[in-house]
Amino acid sequence: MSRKRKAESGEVLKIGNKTISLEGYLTKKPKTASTPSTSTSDNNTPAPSTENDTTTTATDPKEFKPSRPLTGDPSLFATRRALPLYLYQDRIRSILSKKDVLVLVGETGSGKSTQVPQFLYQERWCQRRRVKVKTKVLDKDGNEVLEEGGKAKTREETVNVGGVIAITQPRRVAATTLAGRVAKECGTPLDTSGRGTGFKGRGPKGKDGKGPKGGKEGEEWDEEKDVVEEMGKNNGGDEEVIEENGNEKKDRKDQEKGLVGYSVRFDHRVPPGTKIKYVTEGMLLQELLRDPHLRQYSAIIVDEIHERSVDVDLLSGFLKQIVTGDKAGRGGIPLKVVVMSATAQVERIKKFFSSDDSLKKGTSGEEVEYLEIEGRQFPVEVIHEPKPVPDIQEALLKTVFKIHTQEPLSDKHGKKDILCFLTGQEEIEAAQRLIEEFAETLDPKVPKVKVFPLFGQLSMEAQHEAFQPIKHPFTRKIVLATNIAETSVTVPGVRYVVDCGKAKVKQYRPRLGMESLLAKPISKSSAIQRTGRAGREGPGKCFRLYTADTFATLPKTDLPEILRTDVLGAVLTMKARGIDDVLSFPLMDRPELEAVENALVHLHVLGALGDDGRITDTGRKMVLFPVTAPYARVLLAAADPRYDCLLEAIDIISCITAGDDIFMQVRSEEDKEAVDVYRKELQRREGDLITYLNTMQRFVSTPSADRGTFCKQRRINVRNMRQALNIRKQLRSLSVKNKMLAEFPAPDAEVTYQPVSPETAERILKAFLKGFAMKTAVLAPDASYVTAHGKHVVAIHPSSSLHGVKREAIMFLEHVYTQKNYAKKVSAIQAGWIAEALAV
DNA sequence: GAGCACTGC
Repeated sequence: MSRKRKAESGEVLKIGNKTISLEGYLTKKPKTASTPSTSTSDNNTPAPSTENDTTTTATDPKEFKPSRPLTGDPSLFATRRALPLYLYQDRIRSILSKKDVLVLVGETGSGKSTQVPQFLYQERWCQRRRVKVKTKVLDKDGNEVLEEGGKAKTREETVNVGGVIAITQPRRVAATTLAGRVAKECGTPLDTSGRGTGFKGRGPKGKDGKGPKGGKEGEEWDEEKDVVEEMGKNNGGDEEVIEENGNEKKDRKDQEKGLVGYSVRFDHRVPPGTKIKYVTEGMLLQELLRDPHLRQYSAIIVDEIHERSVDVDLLSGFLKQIVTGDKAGRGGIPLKVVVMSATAQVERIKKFFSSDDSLKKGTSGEEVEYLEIEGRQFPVEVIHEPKPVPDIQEALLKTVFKIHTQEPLSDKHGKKDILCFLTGQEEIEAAQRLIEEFAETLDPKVPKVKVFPLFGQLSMEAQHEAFQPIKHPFTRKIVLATNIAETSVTVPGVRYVVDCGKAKVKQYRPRLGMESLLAKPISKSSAIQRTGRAGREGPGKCFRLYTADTFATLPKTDLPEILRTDVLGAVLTMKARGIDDVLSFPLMDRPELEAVENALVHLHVLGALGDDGRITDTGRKMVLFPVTAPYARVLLAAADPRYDCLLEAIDIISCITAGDDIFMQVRSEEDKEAVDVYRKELQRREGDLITYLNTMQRFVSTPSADRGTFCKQRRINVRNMRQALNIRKQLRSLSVKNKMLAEFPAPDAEVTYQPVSPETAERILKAFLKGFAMKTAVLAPDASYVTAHGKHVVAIHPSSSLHGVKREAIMFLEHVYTQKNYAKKVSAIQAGWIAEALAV
């Protein structure tokens, strides 16, 4: 509003205080389809093959006998047969009948995530068997009971091993939607009203996978339906033993009962007879805690391993131990592992899963089979900038309008929309303004443009808009997205990609004990992934706003998450699963020694590890809660009679761990004023934690019918609030189960709202200090806050209710370096409390 | 005065 921007006539464009030369761009003749002279073909992009080209693969599938007929829903046979993977089904079966590990590389669209488990579940090795195993006798605290000689006492048991295939996914939506699709292909749909699944209260996300994230705004609040209790009761169980000669009759029986299931947090559908189970990586890690040998499974398929989450790295370590170990815990029955990746950089993975992965010996990979399958990707022409661009916004504007004026709006494959990858919200909003204002200056004969921002903090509706086909004729859609469009969501209709070559990445700095969030150059593999987004529906073009030389200097792959984050959680995960020497645990990438040492010290401070470095009772209790170690420590402290504030701590932790901030940021000034009137009522002088508590308590004491309005007035993210309620209920259940709470609290309707007293607030903050004593700062004479640990200056983040306020000392739960060294989720404390919290 | 993206019996 304040600044009037307009396009000048001629070859120069003035927008705000920016002057952009348009020389060489935006030629008035849209039809000259000459490729820009700067165009280079990118040799590093995987040679995209056309639709029906199945002959140029590394291994010729023709040398094998014809594939077996497909089973399941015949109406889907044609689609499945057309998948590149179809020709490989016998080959995959044959490999796994001999070897235990298969590494499978398949581009997007090869069908690996849906087909591989269907190829395998009827194999002989995939049947459940009864075996005798020796198990260590444990006392009630989970410690080994020793015999007189000092050896661990064992006893013989008969157990079931195998029968189920698990497929891990990094994200919930992927697990649930894949399960739905495979169930349909198998003819045993998942959504049969949950009959026979044994679960009470199916969540509202029953038909998951709609939209980028579950939940939707304005839905009615019904507390009971939000939560699935008593999860995991029906996990394939021991209700049936399939003997060795499983025959067709039995297969039919399985189908009637449900062949496919999934298990993700808050949502489990594992019908009896499930043989194919889609799970999140975190869920399988959690199962490992109960069952270190994964006895329920004949095979684990690790999908999307190239994403290299911390969870998948840990999981790979445990799987390697099972595969290369003595298998005594499984009665000698091997566990088959199929590792699936979308990129061909798998040397490391192959070596890792061999029993000897030392790089010195050249023998690695012998036990590990490797198969590469081409995807179904249309060709994408890659165009680099001839020389480095000084201003990314300017380059983006020029490129977008070059595409828009020179390329057709659609072709026989459909719409030809533009997807731009930018680093963050700020950049996206600036680009949107530029594009929209410039579009107004275009000749009326040129098609219109409609710009859609797409980033995680946007409301569901706004995100949804970017996925809808554009209604107006003669208009091109331009989506300006963050990394969210690289892996998490797929925007349909995209045939042009504009890639700025950067992304914001979080990186943990062990020396500073804090993380940074800064824009950095992406990796080659990430650039290729972005390029691929242009070729999903037809041949496309990718414009990189950097030079071919710059591309050549990019790192091959992204730094795996385990090298970028605090390994506190990873170390506790290992310790809780019996890994005493975490430094020798097999990992594809090993964090710096300093990072591991810091984590060990931190865990010791939290009381999770004893002086001998072994996990303590406190540590074992902590891992039972699906929150990070410091939060788990807070829960234990809050349950201590000294602090006695468990329910309050749960309310706060639920709000904080529900995803992004439940308080959405308000964009316009007018909205902000209106929202602040309501938000002020929630705010407390003690700071953000007590404000969250107050918000949760006000929220749950609001009648269901009014909760939508409550959220709207305060700009509370409904999706995150719903998630917070789920977490709250889960944490309450676990507290009861772990005897930290005598009984499940009364329903919220029976509790009247009462503001937290200052005394209670003090107890709550002291309980939080038990987990966060290291994250405190004291007001210095120069009015800055200086951290107690490390003596760094921190500023209170503007999103905090204590922003601009000076108090004696603060505790903060998050610590991020962006523009400045920022403290987030801040509370006012007394300096004396810090030492008190560190004392036992 | 500012916010890449995921995720957990």
